[in-house]
Amino acid sequence: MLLKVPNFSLEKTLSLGQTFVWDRDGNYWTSYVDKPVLVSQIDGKNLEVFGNVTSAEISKMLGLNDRIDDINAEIDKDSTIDRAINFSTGVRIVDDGLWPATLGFVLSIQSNVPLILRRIKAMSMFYGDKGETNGFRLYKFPSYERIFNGGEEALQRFKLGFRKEFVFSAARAFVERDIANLGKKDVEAELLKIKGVGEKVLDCIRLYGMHELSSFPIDVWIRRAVTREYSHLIKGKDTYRNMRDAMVGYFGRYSGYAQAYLYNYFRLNKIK
DNA sequence: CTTCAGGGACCGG
DNA sequence: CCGGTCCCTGAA
Repeated sequence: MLLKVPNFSLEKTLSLGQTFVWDRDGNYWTSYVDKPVLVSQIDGKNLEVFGNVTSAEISKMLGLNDRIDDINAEIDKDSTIDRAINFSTGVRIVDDGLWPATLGFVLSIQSNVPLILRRIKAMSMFYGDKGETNGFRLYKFPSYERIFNGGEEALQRFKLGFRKEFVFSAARAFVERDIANLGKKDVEAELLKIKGVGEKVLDCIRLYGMHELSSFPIDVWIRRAVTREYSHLIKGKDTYRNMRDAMVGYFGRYSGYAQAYLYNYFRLNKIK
């Protein structure tokens, strides 16, 4: 399948550090959550999609349905975000799905991106089914059923440290409370009951696992960006909630894109 | 070798 | 609300 997607960069989108379900393999990117998928953008324009996946499914995964020009116009409120927007041309907010985002961001606590991806890969190879598409061998994203049924002690081998009980708590919650099939409001309340899911991780799950584009999670890079450029907007102390509410109030319903652009811009340029 | 930060959260006070 | 603590890894 060939998809025409103007103003889109597969490379920028998937190497941003926002996704935990895509893995690079040469000029290709692979993913196996429900089914094996393989994509590439060799000519820098058209998107080649392999595997038993519909265009609707791949578009959802990669955020291709977002009206990016309208979004960029709406959040382009000052020179800082304007630079970040232009620097990040082609980026989309992915939708990894509820469980992958939950596992990924619980594993992200006090960790860097390569380390998180390595942990997930190790877990995929241990728990996941093998898949294949166009000659590429894939391991399925570790399911909460497998993790829960394997028991907490089995997680020891991954050296997750204090995150071990967080991961098991998350898997248990998805199994026992069927979080994947709840309504939106109930989902957030249930997610917060998981050990290892606080406000920041929840905001990440909302943005990258539920495609709630108004979400504005604040990690260390975003905190530095906000402190440098937007401190005048914050009322009161620099608490997580004060900063986030100020930024969402400022950027509005597409704050998540502003967050992704600022993260990309400050992190890649190492602006501290 | 030691020190410290990395897409924070939890617990006790 | 606040400060200390938690596990592991890799860079400095």
